[in-house]
Amino acid sequence: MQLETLKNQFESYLKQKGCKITKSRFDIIDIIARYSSHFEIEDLVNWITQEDKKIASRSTVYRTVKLLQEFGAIREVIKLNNRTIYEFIAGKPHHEHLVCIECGKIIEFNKEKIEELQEEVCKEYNFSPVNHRLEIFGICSDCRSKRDENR
Amino acid sequence: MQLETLKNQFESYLKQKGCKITKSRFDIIDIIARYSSHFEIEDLVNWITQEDKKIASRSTVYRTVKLLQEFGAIREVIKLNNRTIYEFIAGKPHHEHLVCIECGKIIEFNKEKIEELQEEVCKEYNFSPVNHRLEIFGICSDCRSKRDENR
DNA sequence: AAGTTATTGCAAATGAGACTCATTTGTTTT
DNA sequence: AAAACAAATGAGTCTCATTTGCAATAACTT
Repeated sequence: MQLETLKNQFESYLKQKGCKITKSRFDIIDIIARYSSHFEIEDLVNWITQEDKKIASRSTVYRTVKLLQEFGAIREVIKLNNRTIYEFIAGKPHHEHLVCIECGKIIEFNKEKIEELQEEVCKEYNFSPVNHRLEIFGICSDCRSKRDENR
Repeated sequence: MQLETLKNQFESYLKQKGCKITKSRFDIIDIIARYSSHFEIEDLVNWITQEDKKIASRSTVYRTVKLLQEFGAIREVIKLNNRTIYEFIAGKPHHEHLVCIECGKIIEFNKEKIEELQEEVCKEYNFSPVNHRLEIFGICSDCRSKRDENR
């Protein structure tokens, strides 16, 4: 299972950084993998308190999310109204998001051509990209239909 | 001067919305126009407290920023580490941003083709876009040179 | 196993932004 | 132009997400 691979890589990452290998850190990865691929920290905390065993406190969750982000297992994909939505990457190909401002639905898409054009732009400005985020906010087809019905 | 045009349009907007034409609101536009095209609300508050005349309180700044955003004179362009950077649009053509994570420099760019591809994606998913934001985070050429020097 | 160092949990601190409410100001009516 | 009404303002309070300090604990090192 590739989750194990991810954990092994994370372990190496931690060691090389001089960090310790703790149970909390790996349990949190499990929780993220078990639940949804898009989540907010508050969700994580809720899932964790649902589970019986004491996995980690809120502070640890925050600290671990930061670590996992540096490591590259998760990334911030949506920033809207002081909320941050993370995504568990786990080998998924890169993609961007459509966000429905009515129902909150998130649609993933990938346009290779957009990625290429971004590369081009970076070259033009002699800029070394580390990561990027494209969010398109709007109304999804379901919500639009519902709106139209109510006329 | 096009700033006047903007103000006139904003005035119409306010009237049509049943809002009042107040000095604060127009003074805040002046401040934004006078200082930088990219700013955070805290900057605005600082600039305002620097000026002698009492222009507006922190609350009014927050409220006016919201209004100007609805109106379309400014937009949220960068969301990074719980900070929100706004941009004064004032008739500028649409563009996206490269953000240096080292020095904070912001480079604007426009790639018409990227916009077109986004339109395409939205059509595919039958999604009605309202707005979008593309942020590319990385290291600018200046910061990279500095890094290289220190070797 | 003892010693060192990072991590954890808790509680308290922080910071952006929204909210409350008494007072002021802009607008409309008479 | 004064009165009447509604919206805007300022100052402070409140909320909520996130960060931090610290004492206790767990993970590595030798």
